[in-house]
Amino acid sequence: MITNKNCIIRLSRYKNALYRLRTLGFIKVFSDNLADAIGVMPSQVRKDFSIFGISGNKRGGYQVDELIEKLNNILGKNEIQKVVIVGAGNIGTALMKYKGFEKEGIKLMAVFDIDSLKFNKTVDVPVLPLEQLPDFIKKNKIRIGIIAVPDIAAQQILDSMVSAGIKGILNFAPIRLRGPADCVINNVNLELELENVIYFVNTQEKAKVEE
Amino acid sequence: MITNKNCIIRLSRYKNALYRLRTLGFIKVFSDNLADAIGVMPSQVRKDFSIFGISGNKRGGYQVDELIEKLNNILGKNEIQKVVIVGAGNIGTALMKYKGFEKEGIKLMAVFDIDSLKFNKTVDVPVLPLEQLPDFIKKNKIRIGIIAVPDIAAQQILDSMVSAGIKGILNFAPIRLRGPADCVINNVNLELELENVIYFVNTQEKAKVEE
DNA sequence: TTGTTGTAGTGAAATAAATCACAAAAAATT
DNA sequence: AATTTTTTGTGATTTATTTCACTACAACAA
Repeated sequence: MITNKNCIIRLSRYKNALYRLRTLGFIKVFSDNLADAIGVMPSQVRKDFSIFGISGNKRGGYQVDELIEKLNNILGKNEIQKVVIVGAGNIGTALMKYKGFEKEGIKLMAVFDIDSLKFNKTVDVPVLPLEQLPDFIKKNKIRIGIIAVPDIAAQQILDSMVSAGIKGILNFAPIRLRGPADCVINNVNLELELENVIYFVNTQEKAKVEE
Repeated sequence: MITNKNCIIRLSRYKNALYRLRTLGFIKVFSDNLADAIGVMPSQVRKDFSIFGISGNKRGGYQVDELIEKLNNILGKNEIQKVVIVGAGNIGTALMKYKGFEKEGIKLMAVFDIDSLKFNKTVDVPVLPLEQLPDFIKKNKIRIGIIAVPDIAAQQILDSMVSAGIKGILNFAPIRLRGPADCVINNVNLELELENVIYFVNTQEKAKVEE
């Protein structure tokens, strides 16, 4: 199935919106409810669904529960996903403490670092020495990893993760990482996101002055 | 100037790559060096530059220093950008401690929270009570804000920021926020990014089985 | 000086993504 | 039972973005 990355991101957004709509008491939704909730056109919603063979009822919209289940299925949320984090710095630690993952069926198995001061086996998510990373990945059959180390270290970490069996990486290091074709790499670059906001704010101000 | 958001993101990436190339001793670069560094086609690099009137030398490429300066200019990095964070939870705190912003000319002025246990005026970046937010924004003429509060609180925070003069927001709450047309809102949704990695890893595994 | 080579710059072409617009079906109304 | 209303599903169209492919030019070599 040929699919556009943005389309998958929208599916996640629909799913999140649906959870909220459900708590508000919605039993069924129409494409324009979802469109409004995530900020797209209703036809976009229907097209996204049609790509994945999700169908609703003419004039009846979509059943919320059913739709959530279908989306979760597509998004691979029918089973718990085990994840490791490398780097127990600011970002790594924040992610470790972050409660948002668990309720999404994402289980943080461990955090790894080189700094022995950060090791801690007594907490919920243990912080372990980096050299144990490959074995841990293999032993626990983990496929998803988060990189939250400085940019200079990132490529090396990726390489060792990949050779231990990791197939997907969420990378917070502000550098392009290279991996084999069958390894998915998503990047989150915080400075870049802020820089982007700054650019558009400046552009808008300039446009206003020139008006 | 009509511009595509991805194009601006690429400009930031070029800039980051250039800093690295400079430390490696590069004095000039060619479009294919930059293309390779950020993972796009060389023609994309040249087109991006042409949109912003950046020109190099035929056969000579681009002067690194000059190019960095031009990009910084476009990206609004010629002056320090003042930023506030709302929410001193996991993400807010990580961002507060994060050293990456400062070296990019982004100055965190303060963090705001409702929880009085978190208040702290003695540290580098003070944590202040939420009710001081509007005055602080006005007094310091701040235009950029970061929202790192739970989703239920996010829209209300946005509204108060906007009415105090904020023009651009980086939002970490996993919900669509609505603001006036002249307010830029960028979203970073960590669960969603991970979910996306998971989807593509699953899809690839399935494809392999079917092969 | 006269090729020769390599790279920028850019209009044209190709590709990808979003939106439109309308038929079909289900529900509601008369 | 017929008509109207509402909403889905999707082919066609439009719009946006990327890539191609070629010209122009600067640097270098013979």
